[in-house]
Amino acid sequence: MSPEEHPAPPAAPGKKARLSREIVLSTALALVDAEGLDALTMRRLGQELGRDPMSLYRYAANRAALLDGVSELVLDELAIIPDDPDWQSQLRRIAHDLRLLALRHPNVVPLLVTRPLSTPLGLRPLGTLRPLEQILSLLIDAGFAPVDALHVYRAYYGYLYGHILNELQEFVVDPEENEALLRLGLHRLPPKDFPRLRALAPVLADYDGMAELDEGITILLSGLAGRLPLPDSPTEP
Amino acid sequence: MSPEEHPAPPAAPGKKARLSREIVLSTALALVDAEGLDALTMRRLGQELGRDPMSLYRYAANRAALLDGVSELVLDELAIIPDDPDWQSQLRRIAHDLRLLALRHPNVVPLLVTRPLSTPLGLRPLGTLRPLEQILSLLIDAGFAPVDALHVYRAYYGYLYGHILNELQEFVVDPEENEALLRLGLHRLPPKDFPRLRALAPVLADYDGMAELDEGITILLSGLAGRLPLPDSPTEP
DNA sequence: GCCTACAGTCTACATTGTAGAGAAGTTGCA
DNA sequence: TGCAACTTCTCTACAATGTAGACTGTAGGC
Repeated sequence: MSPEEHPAPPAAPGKKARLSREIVLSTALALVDAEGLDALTMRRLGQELGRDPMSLYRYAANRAALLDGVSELVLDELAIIPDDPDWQSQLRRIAHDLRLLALRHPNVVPLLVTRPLSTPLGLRPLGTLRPLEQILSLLIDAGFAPVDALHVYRAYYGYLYGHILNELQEFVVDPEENEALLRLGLHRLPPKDFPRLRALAPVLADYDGMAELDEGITILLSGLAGRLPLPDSPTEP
Repeated sequence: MSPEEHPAPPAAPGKKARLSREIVLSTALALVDAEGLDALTMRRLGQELGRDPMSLYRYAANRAALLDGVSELVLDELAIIPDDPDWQSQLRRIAHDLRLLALRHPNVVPLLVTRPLSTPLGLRPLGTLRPLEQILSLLIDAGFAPVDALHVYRAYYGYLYGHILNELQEFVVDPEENEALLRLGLHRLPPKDFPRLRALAPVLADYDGMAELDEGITILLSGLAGRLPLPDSPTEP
């Protein structure tokens, strides 16, 4: 109880500002970005914030809710602004945006992909549902019947998420020595069982995710456009 | 130390058979199928097998390796037999098979999707890489250049995984009262912010995953076929 | 018989999420 | 100002988890 006891309230003046959900979540996101999902423990996050771990429970009901909050925060970075009248180019732009978002927060992608699996659609964090609503709206405004809009959305988002997963899987290694490491990893495979994969090692090494995504989107969108009744498809004569 | 002490070696004769990796993994899979990923703890699995939890470490280096083993076991259920000469219908069949596999083991899907994200391609369990190799082989045999085969594979598997994630997300609720529950969940959404989604509630409720997958695959494959140089595409004149 | 290898067990510990009671700080009202 | 209600944060405690390390039993080879 001596006066020397208190850690340093005047020494670190900014530290003791009141917590808020935004502060908690963004610190959590920073931690996940920097050190991965496993590093995000209540204790560690508390320490990061200079607070007792228990104080976090005022801003997230439990750890799962905290993870949901982080996904929501990340998805909020995806701005969907309907400025382009052409729905295809809109969807294309959003796809590239989402791809970049995923590359910016690769450690969060598992959350984006798996958290919804354990939560019924209607009960998800609103931020998670917003892109769905916005894209539906975009498509309906472009002239699609609501049911068809849903079809397009599903095919589109399905491919998009799949591509992102694909791309992230190929970049767990340092891009600098990507090729060497890849070869090394693949070298472990028995040549008898994996001839094709081994032969493709150099091709696997230089992967242009953006081009690959763009091509897939083109195929899918023009395929969808040709199959559905819609007002006007600018890219098809 | 009395003779009555020993539990019951003759009473339960089958119980004390020697453990094996297969037994451990298949019990683990059964547990995950029945009660979800969280139920798969070392202690619980040990109990399920009538063994000390520590004995499991002889068959899997740690819990992560156990999870990898479970994914591998599931993927082994996917038989890729190149009987059909038409690559498109082959890929279509595989897609449906994988979809059914996912519906059979929905709790394992998060593993299939996220474990690879933390393991460099070359270091994954072999069982996980086998489908990749086989599909490459199938495409190359069908006449694709290896590089193009990789393109096709990526677009195809990307869409396929995306679709599976999509579909599983819509079926967390009991299909019996699917519609009611969905409406209930969606009812929580603020009408101002989510008009489209709410209006689509009835359509969301009856979702034909198989048809949706098939249509997407058709679009994607015929798009790919039209874009790449390949020997013969039976469905295109 | 004894020796070695291996399967399985026991004990122990650090780390995790989180319940529950309380302290400290803030705000509203007399 | 003083007091009371409320919010925010902290402390202590506990059960559950993964897993290291030493130990025990059992099977086969000499």
